Amino acid sequence: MSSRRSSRSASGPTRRNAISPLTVRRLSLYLRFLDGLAEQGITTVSSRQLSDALGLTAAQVRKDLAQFGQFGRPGVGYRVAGLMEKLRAIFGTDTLRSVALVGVGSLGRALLRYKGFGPKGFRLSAAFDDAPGKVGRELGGLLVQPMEQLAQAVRKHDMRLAVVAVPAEAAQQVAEQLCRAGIKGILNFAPVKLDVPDGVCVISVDLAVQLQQLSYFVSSGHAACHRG
Amino acid sequence: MSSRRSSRSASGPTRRNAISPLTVRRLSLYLRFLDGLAEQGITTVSSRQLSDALGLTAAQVRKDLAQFGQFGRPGVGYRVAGLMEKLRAIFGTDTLRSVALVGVGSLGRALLRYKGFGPKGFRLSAAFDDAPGKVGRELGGLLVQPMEQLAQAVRKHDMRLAVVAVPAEAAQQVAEQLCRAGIKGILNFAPVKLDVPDGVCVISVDLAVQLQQLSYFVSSGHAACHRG
DNA sequence: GAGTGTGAATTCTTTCACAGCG
DNA sequence: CGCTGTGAAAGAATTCACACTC
Repeated sequence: MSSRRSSRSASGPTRRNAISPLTVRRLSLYLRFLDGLAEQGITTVSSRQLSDALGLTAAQVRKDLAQFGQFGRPGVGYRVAGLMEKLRAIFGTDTLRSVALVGVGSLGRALLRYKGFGPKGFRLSAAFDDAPGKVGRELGGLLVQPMEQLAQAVRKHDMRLAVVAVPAEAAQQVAEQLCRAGIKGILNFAPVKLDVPDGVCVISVDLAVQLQQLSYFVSSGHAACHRG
Repeated sequence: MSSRRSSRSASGPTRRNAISPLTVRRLSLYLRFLDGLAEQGITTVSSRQLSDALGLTAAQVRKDLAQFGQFGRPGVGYRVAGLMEKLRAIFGTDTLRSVALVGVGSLGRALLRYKGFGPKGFRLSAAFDDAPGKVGRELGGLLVQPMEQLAQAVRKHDMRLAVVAVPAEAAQQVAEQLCRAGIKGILNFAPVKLDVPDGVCVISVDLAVQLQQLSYFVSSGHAACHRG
């Protein structure tokens, strides 16, 4: 019984030097900050500037960035443009990625309107919902489709990622449909743990859980905490 | 210049045995799972059941739960009701918490409609936005107020937590207003790092960053990852 | 037997500190 | 000089393994 501990990551074929999840999170933040620098026309940045801006240590920034080759130039710092390019390649967002959205309730609709995905290389390219009142409506330039058209749309847009914004009760079933359709990564907003086959990756964002954690740090006199 | 490294957490007055952030996250998930058990009328649970359900190890669950006294009974497990009570106390949500919402764009409105906060002990009790078209409107039973009424509302509802759902450009300024009004914890959805005084805690959820991380795990052949 | 609590061992992260390049 | 890259040291978090309780 029980499929537990299947997350041994099957360290199968040529796993390239895996970057740790914690590091990946920071890399995202570096990229976000570099975006800002690039807009201001700044072309070079030091580990110290990065660490100050993000609340880390300079050594940590250097360790993170050193993981994929020599990028910095001693005495100068890192080239903003080159670093951004490299980071995008690591994230696989150097080319635009189509993402499926399942669930067009209030959260789903808010995500459709969200302006922040485009600049990061993502586009919500298809929306799905099975509720009778919703199928066929047009939202944010997308026609809401029934779930049965999922597999076809995944192929058409070559989608690997999906966002789940359905109620908790429906989430596990939706996740299974997504996996069958060939989706490899799920960003899950439903407050349940999703069970998915090996090879599929899930990141869950439970809004209430975030508030709860915040509440802990505040209640228990933790002077400060920064996450994200 | 630069206020860096201010996160030294000023380990001031009687910091009780601080629980690590990673542990806090897991405690949230335990509580969420216990909610489900309680609904099903299950009164007792073992570390093994918890770990299987959440993709952890049994030892880790026991370590986490042992941090605050002896709760489990050997040969039996943990009492669901007692554990829930204890966890809620730790999170400071044994009593209902009022939360301020700033920004009633599409995300803010989605949060107002979100059903998941109530059962966790949170209530969005006041909504703020300075956009002319929004002030005075009623959304989800709340009147949208101008920011200048923030301080007063914070006092009235004894609010310590706030949700920031405004555009990136406005976020830092809003954060400062919140801190001045006495808010101690901010759940931030704007894609910027917020600088806040010592004693205020920030948790940021950047939706695009989450997608980016997911994209990394998928692109780089990571067999599985689970977060949340 | 089933299941907790916990020291000891292990593994993962972060920080330090310094050699060496531009 | 200023700043990177990196081994070595320190610090956390996780896992192991087992005594002990119901």
